[in-house]
Amino acid sequence: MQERTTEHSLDSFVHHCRQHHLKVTPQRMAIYKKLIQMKNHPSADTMFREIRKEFPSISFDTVNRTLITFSEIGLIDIIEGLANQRRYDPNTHDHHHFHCVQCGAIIDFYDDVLNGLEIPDDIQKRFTVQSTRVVIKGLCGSCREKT
Amino acid sequence: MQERTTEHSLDSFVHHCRQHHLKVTPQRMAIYKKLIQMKNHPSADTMFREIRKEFPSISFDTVNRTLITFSEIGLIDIIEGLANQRRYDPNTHDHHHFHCVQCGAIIDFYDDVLNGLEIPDDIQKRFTVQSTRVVIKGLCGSCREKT
DNA sequence: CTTTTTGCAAAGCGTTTGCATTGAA
DNA sequence: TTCAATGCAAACGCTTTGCAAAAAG
Repeated sequence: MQERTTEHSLDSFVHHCRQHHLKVTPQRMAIYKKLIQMKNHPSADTMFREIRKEFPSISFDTVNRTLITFSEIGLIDIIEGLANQRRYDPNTHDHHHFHCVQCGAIIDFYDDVLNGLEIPDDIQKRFTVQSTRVVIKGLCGSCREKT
Repeated sequence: MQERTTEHSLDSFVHHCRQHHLKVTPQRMAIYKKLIQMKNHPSADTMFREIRKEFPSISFDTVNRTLITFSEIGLIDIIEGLANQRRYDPNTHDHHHFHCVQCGAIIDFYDDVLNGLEIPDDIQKRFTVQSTRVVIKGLCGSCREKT
């Protein structure tokens, strides 16, 4: 499942770029190629260190901006993390989150079915589970109106 | 449900502090009191601005460290956000995340049942949904062994 | 040729640290 | 009276910005 994707992905990568009027530069190729090999949700800095091994002249800045660009055209995802900027939640009841990708709002919602979600056995064995939450991403009411 | 909690929570807050050998200072009281009123997952900076209105001599630093302390004793939660430090995900297949609260690792997992989760009607109406993900928090294998 | 993109350097923003002072227990 | 908590200031890490040079289409 992983093997067959690399070459194919490079094709579709070029396609994707063209569709969004992005120029296909060696830097972008290198970044994308490395990215799809990474199995651990790298930060910009991690990517930079990796890519520099094969592309010593590349700048951190290009890596960083390219990743942002890629996520803007939906080629990759920015994933939820626990790091900076931290946000705190005093709500200790079981609840779930809606994230607005536009304005960054995080909105609580409640749902009994989602509260009772079954965690895969696999996960229970490998890890010590402390909490489970459903995170939905999209546009909140006011951001939807603005488009 | 919200009304009846405030007074009660202040009691249990003091309790919670004593249990963890934390001194009950005016600053901590003010921070906790404000925090449970906030409905929007504030950042440290947001909290600082709010609390300063009623407690002008408080420092940002105290607010920031107090929030960290509160989350360490489980009084509040640090929630997943999309901000700094950003991490990127080239995996565009349907998948879910396990977050290690100790080392910050984010581990993919796959589960067909979770993929097919039903989103509450309420949410579908209020927002434009782009993606749904289950986020499980806990300790990963290697962090569990270290304790 | 035109328009992006790159690389660099500086600035910005949020968090963390060390230390002397203050205050809760 | 003791030890934790506070406030301050400096340091740190990651991200963002502006601009001139380079390169893709």
